[in-house]
Amino acid sequence: MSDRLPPLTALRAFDAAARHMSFARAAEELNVTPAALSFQIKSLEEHLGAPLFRRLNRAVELTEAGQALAPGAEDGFRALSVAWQQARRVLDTTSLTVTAGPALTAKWLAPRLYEFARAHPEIDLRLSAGLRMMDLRRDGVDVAIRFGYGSDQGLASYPARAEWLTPVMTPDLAARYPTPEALRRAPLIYDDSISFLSPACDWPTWFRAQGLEFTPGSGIHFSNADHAIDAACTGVGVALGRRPMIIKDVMEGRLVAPFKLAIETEARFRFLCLPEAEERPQIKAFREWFFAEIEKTAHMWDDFEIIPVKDL
Amino acid sequence: MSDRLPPLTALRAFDAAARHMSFARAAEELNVTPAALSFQIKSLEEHLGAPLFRRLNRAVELTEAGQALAPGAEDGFRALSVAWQQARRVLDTTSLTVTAGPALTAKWLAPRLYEFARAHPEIDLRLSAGLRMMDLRRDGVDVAIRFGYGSDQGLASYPARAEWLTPVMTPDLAARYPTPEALRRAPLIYDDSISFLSPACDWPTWFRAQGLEFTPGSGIHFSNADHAIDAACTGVGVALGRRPMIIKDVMEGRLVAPFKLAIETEARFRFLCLPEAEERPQIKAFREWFFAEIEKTAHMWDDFEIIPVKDL
DNA sequence: GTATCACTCAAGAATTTCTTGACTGAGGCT
DNA sequence: AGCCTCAGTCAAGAAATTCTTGAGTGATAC
Repeated sequence: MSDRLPPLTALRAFDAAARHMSFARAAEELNVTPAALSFQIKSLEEHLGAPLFRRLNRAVELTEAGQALAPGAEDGFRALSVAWQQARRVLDTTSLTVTAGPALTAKWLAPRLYEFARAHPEIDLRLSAGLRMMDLRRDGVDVAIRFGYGSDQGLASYPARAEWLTPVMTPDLAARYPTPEALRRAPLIYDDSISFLSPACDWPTWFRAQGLEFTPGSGIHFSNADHAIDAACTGVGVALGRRPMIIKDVMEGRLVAPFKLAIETEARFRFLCLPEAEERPQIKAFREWFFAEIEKTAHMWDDFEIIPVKDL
Repeated sequence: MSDRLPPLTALRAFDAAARHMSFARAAEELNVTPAALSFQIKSLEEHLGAPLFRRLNRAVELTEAGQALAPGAEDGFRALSVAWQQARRVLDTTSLTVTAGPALTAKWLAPRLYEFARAHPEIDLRLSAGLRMMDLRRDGVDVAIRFGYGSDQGLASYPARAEWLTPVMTPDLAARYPTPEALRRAPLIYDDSISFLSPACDWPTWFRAQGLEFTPGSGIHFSNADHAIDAACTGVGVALGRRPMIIKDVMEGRLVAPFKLAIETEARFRFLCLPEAEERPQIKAFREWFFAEIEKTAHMWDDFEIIPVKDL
């Protein structure tokens, strides 16, 4: 009748039995004989002072106390198991889990995965795309790449340079709208995923940088930046794209960035990891590769004039 | 280097050591000698294949692997401990935890607690007021009393009769506004906690039941029903109150319900508990007392005309 | 009416876990 | 500098636990 935790082996046996609703299968799971399992359950029941299972002759059934114990026990052991795997993952120098937004994943990371795999064949890289800010310590993620102003408390944070945006479109559309003035009449694509930026970094801002008035009319809106760029690739309109999102499509000729003017926000991508994990070999390798890869294409924008939005 | 869970005793030793950041204190917590604890940690490190603590001479410090393991381990053991307490609570026939909304708790349950304690001195009743729907199985609550239309899936549900509302006020105010027509000019108190009812069960509905037009003007709004009734008690206005909320104040003369007309909603209070706990002695006792207590005062409203809102 | 299935029991074996008591090495105190 | 204390470690043996074996039980299925 103790108030503290019962013997954990017994509790574990109960968890398995409750999950399988069978002592025999639970015993199999734990690699012990049914007799041992039966004994453990019995000892747990003795600790509690009441039966946890009702023994029907061909089956077992949880008593009320058993029903109260089972879900929490399962949660608890699952938590322990996850924690143990986390610890093991730290030791694993061959795998690396990276989380990034869907757009960066689709437009920048995924196309370069092959490159990285070739440069580091020993590392097994996994991508986890999602906007939810994951808890690096609890969710088993080694690296997060996030866009924004970012406070990044408690994390090692390597900021990339400030991000800027410039109009991109198919060569066809570029021919049809050769000047910024003409562009105002083009079908415009809006990327709502960066509407949180302040000061804003949108179409009116870009035209303002050109010294042109512009009031947004109708247009196509996308909640993901990669969808906006994809739409531009199909030629339905002109998108205002961030560097990493457009680089691939520009290099491969699907899109052009004919106006050599970009507006720059203070927001940027940051490479984040746990401070104690900064020097793990696979994280260090990925970090160095990541920033080198950015530098590789930096020259492409040498002839762009970049105007900070805060000056507009 | 096994992928499955390590010996749980060792994991438990690690958890204690990580929480205290001291082997000696962890050993004390677990009632073992420091040597035993040291041995357990060492065996866990052997399982993992790497050290979990860095031994500095006067202190210990978590390694990276240790930092990865510690928070999850703590969560896990906490979950197990909570689960075990749940199981023990089921066996405890002396205590009973009831959750109800703040209004019912304040206006109906709390004033009757003494009665219940006298009728069942062996039961230790605890109230937990809050709107959040608690998970009876996980939150250690035995009984929930909730108001609404209620689907109550997976729970044993004992509905009380449909609820109705009638105007209540101090005797002073009742003298000043003797007729329903006059009441329209009285300061009215609005209880926003029942604004979710559909069809609505508010002042315009009540006046409609009287055959009177009424458009709500200004008035005092409360988000809790008990605050609305309390306000009526101070004489600042007239409230439209549900039976359980007004009964005490009406019986004790602070409020009167001079108009013998009530509007009835389909919503009602339900007494909820886990199906497997229905017959636990303290739950059964409380349930029977609860419904008997409602019946006791039913005669008070014998002369009321009750009009379902769905007929209005 | 027999076979089978799922769990139980008891005794002894195997394994884990604990204690004792001596040991180590660093920091603090005189 | 020298000594003490503190926190953790080690090794051997003791204690406790957990497991297996092999027989047993009773209800259901065929």
